[in-house]
Amino acid sequence: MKTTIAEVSKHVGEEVTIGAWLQNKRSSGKIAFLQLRDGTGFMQGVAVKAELGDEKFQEAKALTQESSLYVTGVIVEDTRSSFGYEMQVSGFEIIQEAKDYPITPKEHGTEFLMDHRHLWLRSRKQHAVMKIRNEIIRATYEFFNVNGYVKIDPPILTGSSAEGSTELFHTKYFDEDAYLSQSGQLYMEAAAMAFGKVFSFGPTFRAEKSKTRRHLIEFWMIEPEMAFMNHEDSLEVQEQYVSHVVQAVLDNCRLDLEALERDTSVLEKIKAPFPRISYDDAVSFLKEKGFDDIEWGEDFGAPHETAIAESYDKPVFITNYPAEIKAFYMKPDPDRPEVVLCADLIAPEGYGEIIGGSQRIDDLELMRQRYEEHGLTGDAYQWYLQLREYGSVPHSGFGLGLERTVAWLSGVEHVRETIPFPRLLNRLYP
RNA sequence: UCCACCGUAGCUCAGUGGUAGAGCAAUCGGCUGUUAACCGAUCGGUCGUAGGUUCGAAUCCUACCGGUGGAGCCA
Repeated sequence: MKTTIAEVSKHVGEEVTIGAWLQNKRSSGKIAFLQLRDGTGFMQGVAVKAELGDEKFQEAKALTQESSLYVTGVIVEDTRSSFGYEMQVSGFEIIQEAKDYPITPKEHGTEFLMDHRHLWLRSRKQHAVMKIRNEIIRATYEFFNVNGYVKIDPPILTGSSAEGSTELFHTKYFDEDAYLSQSGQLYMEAAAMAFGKVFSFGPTFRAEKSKTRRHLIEFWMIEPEMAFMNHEDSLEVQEQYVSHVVQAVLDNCRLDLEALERDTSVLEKIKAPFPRISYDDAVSFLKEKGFDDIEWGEDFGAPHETAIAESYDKPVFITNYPAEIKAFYMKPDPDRPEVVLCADLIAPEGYGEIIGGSQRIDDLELMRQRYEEHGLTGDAYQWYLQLREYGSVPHSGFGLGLERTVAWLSGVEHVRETIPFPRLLNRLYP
């Protein structure tokens, strides 16, 4: 019967057929080890000359890397691999013979691997990272569905920008100008006024010439928005959400974390509540640490964030930044209007900011004023201002960067490995 | 955009003024428990491009192109 590698534990002692690719092989005069992968998993097949016969054994020894096969054999338990099972091959049929597969078993450089991303995705570690990405997405839907959120899809083509700061991708929309979305937030605020608690999951685009391990031109964000929730309520949602996702990955991606040699003991500690440090205290902390390149009122750079995060073994919220350096829609602290009710969540181990969130301004006049201070005039924002006109309520929301979260949980160095086909400063291919 | 470093065989790299090298891959052979298997042999080159210095340049100089890491900006 036909099955998959993910299902073989249900077929111990039975003869099954699996459609697979040959990832690698090792052979001697009378035995050959076939490293098989079928998309659902990775397993070894053992081909013995005495059982296959001379002719078929010679054919097995001549199999090339990434040839596609139907392999038949009996599944046996095998304690020598972490997978726990292997197949005693009784026969196989070649579907297609692959010649000169470019990604050989030895090491390769970044440029070569990125040029062959469509093939690189087949390798064990890349497969593991994508499975972890998938689990984070699954656990995200689970968390928000269980907690009564409605999934809402904001548009990708927009006539205006959410924050007015970052560089947008420009395109034509018939006779008008349009931009690719850099955030769905403003639309999610509208959705929260209609559905209470909502979340979005979709791609965002930023035409910035960023060239670091934490930046992609096209990346995916999860953006929840909650009516009747203040900043503190939002922080609790954030820490519970992140804890839920981490636990789901630990529970459901054991083999993938193992393949990536991820130290899971540091992930086991990620449980709510998370520590909080105010912007004020963070500036003092950095000065004590010897940073002389930061003054109150300036934004933190990557080295500052890392220095702060290093003091904790959980993600840390940096709260209440100066209003000057944050987006126009963030609500000022009533007791201290020079700072806003916001927080960035900084992941441990130098993975940087994974969440940015805030309570939003709900007062029409203040919003209008902020709006003009930022020079954001025009019709495009009229609908956004109108949300404050008809039953405005306190509300908060945040955005989590999926790829940075995948990088953190997987333990990979660079976000380009956390998305199937990364769009980078100099890369639109494959 | 700025700073630093790198472009040599299909891949990863060594060679720093005097005959172009290794490992892996590929091809052939050997090996019954391999884990990037191992052992022997064979095959493999416009040294990123253009100009310059020199008796002689992969090697030194200039420009350009491409890449890697970092900064700023951000998730």
